[in-house]
Amino acid sequence: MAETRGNRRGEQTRERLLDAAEGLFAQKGFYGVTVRAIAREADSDPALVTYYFGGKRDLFDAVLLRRADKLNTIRLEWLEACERDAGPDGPDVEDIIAAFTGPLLDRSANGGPGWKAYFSLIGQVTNSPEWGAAVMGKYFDPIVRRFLASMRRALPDAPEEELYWSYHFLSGALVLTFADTHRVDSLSGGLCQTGDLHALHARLPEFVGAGFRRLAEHGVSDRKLAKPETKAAE
Amino acid sequence: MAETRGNRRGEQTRERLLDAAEGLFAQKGFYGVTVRAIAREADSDPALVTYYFGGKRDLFDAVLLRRADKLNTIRLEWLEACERDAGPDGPDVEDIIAAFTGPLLDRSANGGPGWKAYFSLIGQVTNSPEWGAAVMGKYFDPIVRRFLASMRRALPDAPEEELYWSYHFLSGALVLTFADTHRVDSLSGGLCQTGDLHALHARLPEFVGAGFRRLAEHGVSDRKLAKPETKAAE
DNA sequence: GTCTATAGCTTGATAGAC
DNA sequence: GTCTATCAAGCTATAGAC
Repeated sequence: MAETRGNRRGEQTRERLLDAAEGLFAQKGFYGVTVRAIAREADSDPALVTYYFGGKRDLFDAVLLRRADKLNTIRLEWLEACERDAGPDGPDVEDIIAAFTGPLLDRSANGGPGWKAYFSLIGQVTNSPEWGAAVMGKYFDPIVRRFLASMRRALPDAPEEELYWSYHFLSGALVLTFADTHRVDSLSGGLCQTGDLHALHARLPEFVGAGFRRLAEHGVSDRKLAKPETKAAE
Repeated sequence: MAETRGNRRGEQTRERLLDAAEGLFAQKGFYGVTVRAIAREADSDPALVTYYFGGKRDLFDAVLLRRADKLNTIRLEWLEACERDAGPDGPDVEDIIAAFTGPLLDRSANGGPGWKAYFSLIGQVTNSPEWGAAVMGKYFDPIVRRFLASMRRALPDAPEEELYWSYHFLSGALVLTFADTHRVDSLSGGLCQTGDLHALHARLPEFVGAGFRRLAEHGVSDRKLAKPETKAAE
């Protein structure tokens, strides 16, 4: 990442603004944070947001973009390593999932507060009707398609539809993990902790892998959406 | 819900404000919506937000609270019906999950735009560090504990820890579904659609049920969080 | 119950000195 | 590159007429 970008001091300021924005957006979302608050947190000035990025919205995009490339590079490496190291039958379902989610959990656990905040932000953006599809699609569609291709080889009899729905569930489980809301902490009385990424890395591929296999093999249930006995309140 | 609340006209205005707030908060979050916008959408007046609710934040709480009680009543009914209708061994894992998620998917699919927006809002609040644990815990902890108790009976050998983690994954998959971001639509080229709650009801209990069983029976994998070959970028 | 008017701030953005 | 000063617009909340 050694592209010469003009002045040294300016580059540092730019990065400080990105760091501050990342942390604050992760806490309160796009509208919950002011340019002034970001500048204050970065020991900088509101006018410099315009200078470096153009405006608040552009800063938001820059925050999302900054780590997306690195991330996709690493994820591709993991997926390729996973396939290279597998036997002639290819990697199994759980290994592919671990290769897809591992780099994220690893960075979130060991990458420092910036990465942690970044993933928390991703967790919120993913669940937002306003940004969700557009932002996530823009940055992460290629790696998701790569993941699904691997999965298609591991589960050759799975209907296409089931792979997409399974990915949907995987995605939800993953991003709630990132959001790091500590809900499971209080629910379990401290037995489980949202921030324990090692515990999650040991469980998420197994849990989700079992789901993928079930939908791929047994197909869909015939559960109907109707109340068991419709005499509810209202 | 026939409790006499003063004037008829006033009650209608109050409800219109709640409806408008529900829809707008679901789209852009708490900070992304102004009291003026809510009043305009409700064909009402900003001052009436203060009059009826006290302030913007109180209106937000009122929106979340309004449907929470009804919801918990119905969910409890489904869970009890599910246990009543089961054989002597009790209901199986998938039925319990369907009883837990069914009322939500049913309302989201058939309850009209208000319920749809409500669940979208829940999807965002759940993934927000600012509101997540506090709000969800306040309104939904009891029903979640009830659900976990049923699950404990269906999976008597499951370690406590695994039940909580499994619930965490279930919760993530469920709320991403509600958020209704249409991500899976574009990813699958239209083959799957976020809004197709029937498709989801037929799959989510199977997918998640397989995960619960896997963690309960086989326990945890020994996957370590470490890059397969650490020569990534940076 | 409703709405007008407005107080008192804060917002994102920018012009221009340094 | 940085920062001060400032703008117009928009914000929540409220007092008080109807």
